[in-house]
Amino acid sequence: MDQPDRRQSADGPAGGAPLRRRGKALEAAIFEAALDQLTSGGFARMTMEGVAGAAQTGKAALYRRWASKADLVMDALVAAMPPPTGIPDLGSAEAELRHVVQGYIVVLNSRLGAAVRTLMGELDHERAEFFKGFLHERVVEPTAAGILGILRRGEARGDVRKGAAVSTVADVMPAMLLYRAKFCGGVCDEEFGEELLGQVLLPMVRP
Amino acid sequence: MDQPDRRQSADGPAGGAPLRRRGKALEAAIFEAALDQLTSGGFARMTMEGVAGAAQTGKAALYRRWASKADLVMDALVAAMPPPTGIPDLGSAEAELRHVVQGYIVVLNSRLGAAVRTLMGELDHERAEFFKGFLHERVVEPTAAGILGILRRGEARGDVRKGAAVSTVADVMPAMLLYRAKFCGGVCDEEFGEELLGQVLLPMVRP
DNA sequence: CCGATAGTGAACGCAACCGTCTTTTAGGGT
DNA sequence: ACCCTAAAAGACGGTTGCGTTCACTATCGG
Repeated sequence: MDQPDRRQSADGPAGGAPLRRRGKALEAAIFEAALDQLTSGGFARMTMEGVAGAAQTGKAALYRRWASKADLVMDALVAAMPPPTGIPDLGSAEAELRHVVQGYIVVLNSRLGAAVRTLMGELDHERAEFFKGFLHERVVEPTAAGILGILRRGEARGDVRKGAAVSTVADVMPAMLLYRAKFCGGVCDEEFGEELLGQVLLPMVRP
Repeated sequence: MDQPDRRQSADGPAGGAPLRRRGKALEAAIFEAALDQLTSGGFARMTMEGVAGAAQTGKAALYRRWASKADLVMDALVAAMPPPTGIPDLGSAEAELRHVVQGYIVVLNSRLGAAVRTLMGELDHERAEFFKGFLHERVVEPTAAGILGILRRGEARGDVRKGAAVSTVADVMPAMLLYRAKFCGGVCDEEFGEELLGQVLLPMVRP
């Protein structure tokens, strides 16, 4: 149904070519533009005009697909999210926690992560209701579930203290990373991940 | 114009009270109204008209005092904040941490706490720059410093593990409370404080 | 080759709300 | 008592950006 031969190829971003995409190709460009705008300026500064302009299309194409700005943002995030991946048994809680922490940090520093962070930090009362369930279900919940799995496995294995496999403990990692990202200049590199692991997570769960 | 009976023309529950305040009294009423609006509807829904109306005054009185909505909010928060109180030596790190956690929870559930939480969760890119320094200096920094003091004292006393007196560890408590308040329905009661203490903070710092 | 479908681009209406300004009135200093 | 300043109340203009609509045109299926 779609020809790989696209006229937009490479001879100039704004070369004046007609560039009329349809269906999935256009939708992908719109998502791209929406994530860019969301990442760089936040939800408030992202405008439908801006997205349409950056995607080289018009607002009508947007409103034919989504009823509102919020709907567009949600779909753009969903489309960019990889399916949650299970954590394999790596033999020790330390290795598994390290795996999750470093993976989380990578995601947090990706463009998707920046968009999600921006969005989370910018929800007024009405948007909050709209996005909170989504964020909880797609971001918070899977993370906590994964860590809880690690803790249970470690409890059975013996390298996690008995009784530590509870949601309060599982929440520490995401809470720390988001707190850091939000209030301390956003420096969430691998080094911080190691410190978090060594100073907080491992001491907290050791038997 | 010859009839002096224009005291209060509308639904005023004030009922013939001294409707025309000045100076400090008026300012206090404005702060009150601003905090109310901020708490109930968030920063976006708080409007200058709304604050003026709730304070039974006009916008002119607001703009004579503050250059913008953001300035008003900041002053209202500063005026409502109690001076930071030092943590006394209670003999054990557990007692001192419990003291801080429960104190933090009380503040978080007060009207001031609700206003601060709302504000933190709703900062678009331009406001963020404006408020971030303020929040860090007045909220995040003092809290971390207080906990760091507890950790150092405990380290010297021997009931806190060596090397735990670092900011990453000190940040765990506020990070957890804010994460909870923001993403998990806002249930931050004393019971949760005890669980946080027993499952996270004490295991993390025990020698 | 042709008609249906969908994208383009721009104009418009509309609502919210900021910040200014004006008019009338009350308090309080002197 | 008098006058000056500040307050109350609201009208006003300006900006922003959402969401709609319209005329036109490229692309695709048949």
